[in-house]
Amino acid sequence: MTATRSSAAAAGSAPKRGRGRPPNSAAAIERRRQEIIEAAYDVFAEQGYHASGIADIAARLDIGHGTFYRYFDNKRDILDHVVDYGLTKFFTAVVTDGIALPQTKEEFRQQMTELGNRLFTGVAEEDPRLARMILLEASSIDAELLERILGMLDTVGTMIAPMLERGVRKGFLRKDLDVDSAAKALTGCMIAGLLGMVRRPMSKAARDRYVDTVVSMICDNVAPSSR
Amino acid sequence: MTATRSSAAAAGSAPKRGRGRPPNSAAAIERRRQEIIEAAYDVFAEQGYHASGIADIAARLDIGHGTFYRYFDNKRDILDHVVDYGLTKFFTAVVTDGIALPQTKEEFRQQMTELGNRLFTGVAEEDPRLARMILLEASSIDAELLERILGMLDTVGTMIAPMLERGVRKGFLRKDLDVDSAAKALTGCMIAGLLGMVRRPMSKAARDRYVDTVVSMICDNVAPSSR
Amino acid sequence: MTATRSSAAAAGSAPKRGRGRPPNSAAAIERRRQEIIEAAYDVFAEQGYHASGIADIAARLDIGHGTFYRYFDNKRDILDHVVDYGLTKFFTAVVTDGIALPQTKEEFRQQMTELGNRLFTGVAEEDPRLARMILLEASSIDAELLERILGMLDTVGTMIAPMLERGVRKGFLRKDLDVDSAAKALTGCMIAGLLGMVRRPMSKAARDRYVDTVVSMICDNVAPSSR
Amino acid sequence: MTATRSSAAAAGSAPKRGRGRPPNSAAAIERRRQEIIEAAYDVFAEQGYHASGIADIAARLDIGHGTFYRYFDNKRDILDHVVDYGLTKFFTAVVTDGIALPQTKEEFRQQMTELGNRLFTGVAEEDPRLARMILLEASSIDAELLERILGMLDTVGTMIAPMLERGVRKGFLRKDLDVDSAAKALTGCMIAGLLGMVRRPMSKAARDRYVDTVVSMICDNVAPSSR
DNA sequence: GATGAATGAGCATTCATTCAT
DNA sequence: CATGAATGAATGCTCATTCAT
Repeated sequence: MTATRSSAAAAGSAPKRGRGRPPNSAAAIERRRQEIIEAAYDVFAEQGYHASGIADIAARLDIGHGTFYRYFDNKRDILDHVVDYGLTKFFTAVVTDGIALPQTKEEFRQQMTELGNRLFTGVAEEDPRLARMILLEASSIDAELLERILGMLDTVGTMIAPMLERGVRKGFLRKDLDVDSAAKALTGCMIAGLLGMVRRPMSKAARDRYVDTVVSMICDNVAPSSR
Repeated sequence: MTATRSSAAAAGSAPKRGRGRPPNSAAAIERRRQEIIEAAYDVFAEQGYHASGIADIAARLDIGHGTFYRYFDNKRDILDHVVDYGLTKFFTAVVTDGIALPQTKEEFRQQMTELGNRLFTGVAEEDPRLARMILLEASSIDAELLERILGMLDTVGTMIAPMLERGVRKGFLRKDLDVDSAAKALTGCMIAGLLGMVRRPMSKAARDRYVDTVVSMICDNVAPSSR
Repeated sequence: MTATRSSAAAAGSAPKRGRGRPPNSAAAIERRRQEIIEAAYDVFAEQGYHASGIADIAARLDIGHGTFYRYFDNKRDILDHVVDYGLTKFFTAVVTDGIALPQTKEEFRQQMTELGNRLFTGVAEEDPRLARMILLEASSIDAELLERILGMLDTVGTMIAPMLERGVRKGFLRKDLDVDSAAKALTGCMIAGLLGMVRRPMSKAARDRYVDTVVSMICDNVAPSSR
Repeated sequence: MTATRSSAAAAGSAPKRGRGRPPNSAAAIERRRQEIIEAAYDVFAEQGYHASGIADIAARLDIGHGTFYRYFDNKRDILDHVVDYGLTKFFTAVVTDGIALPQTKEEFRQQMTELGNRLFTGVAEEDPRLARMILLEASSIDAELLERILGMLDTVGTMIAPMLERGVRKGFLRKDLDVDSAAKALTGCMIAGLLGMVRRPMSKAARDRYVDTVVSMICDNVAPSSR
């Protein structure tokens, strides 16, 4: 889902180099690109996109600011890549490859808890600026990026829904749960948790309590969905 | 909680220049200020803060843009007021004056539902741009405003918590509910709902389903919070 | 023929000013515009378009360079106006309102001579940079301006042709003169004369000799147009 | 007259490194230089000097743009060579080695006609961009190049004058013709013809008509030069 | 009070040129 | 020799803010 709107990249498909020596290996170029993305991420996270100049990014890497333009088309361009980078970080923290399908209610609960812990611990420990960068900064640049972030949030819901769906089918959750609403609510709980960490770090204990509470709100919800 | 960080005005004491030429009564001045705030709100909501110029705001009111500066110190200044204005809109939609304290579990549930309905319907019908303006736009201007928005979210939690607290005391909610975590989770559910409306309007039915689901997650949560 | 691709101008057609006092009179604005055009003309004539910065133009008038942009959209924009200005200068020098139609061969010759004198004397005395500005500088900016200048040269031919035409009809010129070719040739003679003055001023005597020679080439050309 | 303001090269003495590795023979170097000049000519003719980048020239030859600087000092430098190249093209089209001195008025006329035909046909068929490149583009770069182009035009006049001079002496042209003025006028006729071809190609018929008209203006001009 | 003309700090971007490989 | 990555001077343009009228 992190569409890679690359631009400066795409490399020359046809090497077609008659004379001379191969230029800086494609790998080196990619490395440099990555460095710039990370520097931009840092700068944007610290000062915000609008308050940051290309010069700031270049200065952080101690390169000429003209060099920036060898790797990215313009200021807006790199933001897409920074967002990619952030989203990758985010999803890497959460997604596990082999998620065993839970067979018991208890396993289901543990899996939800595990997911929550992974999420908050991952973001908290690796990069507390992430939430701010993605949720707040990126979403206010232009319509396209706003759409992208909101779409990503929906995607999160879309990933949660099937899990809940299965929970319902397996009888772990009440039969008449509105899965989509619940998925959206869980997404909201995630957002609230992440935003909380933007202000000040959240202790492990607090994180655990929060995750438990949220998990319980889903797993121990016994009533039919409404009157 | 909508601290009025006014600046140019502050109104303070009434000038009260006895007779003579009507001194552009303080009321008139306040009215003009309000007009500008609303125009700014519209402009910012449509194009975003950074993409908007003072000239855009002035043009919308058909006043000279120099006039703007007679009412507000600078661009950043009015943003505070716009946020005030937005927050007031927001809280006005939700808060009721006389909330009868619920005496039964059912009343409690109805009150929660009522609150949710009021919130989503109010925002959806009166101003769908509100969520974007407050949650996304304002939070990315500078540290101060970020702090303010996040603080506001905490405040929402702080307002929810006592209600839950009472629910616990009264036995409407399970005894060992972590009230603060639950309040934060509810705040997140609110955010998710509002953000959803930024992308596209939400039908009344969908809103009802969402509110019911969230209310149920709180009210029908029976398990002790965890191991 | 000096199409006025105005831009910043066009003024506000609808005054529609409720409050306040009338802004700087439209006349004052036009005067300032004109000042800028003349300053730009000077600067471009001295350093060439590409070597000139907006700052140079502004500095010459001792105004902030931001002011420039209140009157013209961008650097390219003003060039159109500078060219207009130059062309107006040019045609003003040459065109007379009441040109009595020559009735005798002698009158015809005198009229041609008069025209030539007016042209060269006018340009030589009023602004020797004119030829360079229009003929050389403007024509090398972009395709549009090139087209415009070449079109203008054709227009000159188009203005000369009817005069020759009449000369033929009246019997002042030989019957089988190719009027269009002759008009183009005369345009060329004009260009050569003007370009000559770019390098160094041309004495009155030299100008007279040149005009006489060219006029003679047309008026005393007796042969049938070809083999 | 095409002063070779070469710079990077100058070739000078043949390196003549006896045996050993073929030292990229001076000839090969010269060939490469020529390739670059021609590529630059094409690029400049298509986009204009200022709109062209060194990279464009290099790309056209599929060489690295750093290579450019091994053959020419800088962008301005190659322009001189491009102009040389263009002027050579131009004079090659016109100048014939053995111009038999005309012995009769008729021969004189034919020679003039021949010259005109050669000029216009040559330029029209070989390179219609030539006129634009030399006359318009090159003349607007800087004072030096302007001087050079204008000097070249004077040179053309200087080459024509002796022919006319002889025509006068031989009695082919009227005794009191102002040879210098006539030469300048002819130069102008040439310019007008060439500029005309910049806008749109000129048919063979039109060219013939034009040449005939101009030749006639010179050869059939019977009047004493002035009152 | 209202106005908008004037201002210039600030910044993104381009591209000729250099030089290590 | 060839190369292209790196560089930064140079510049067009925007827009918040001031202030004379």
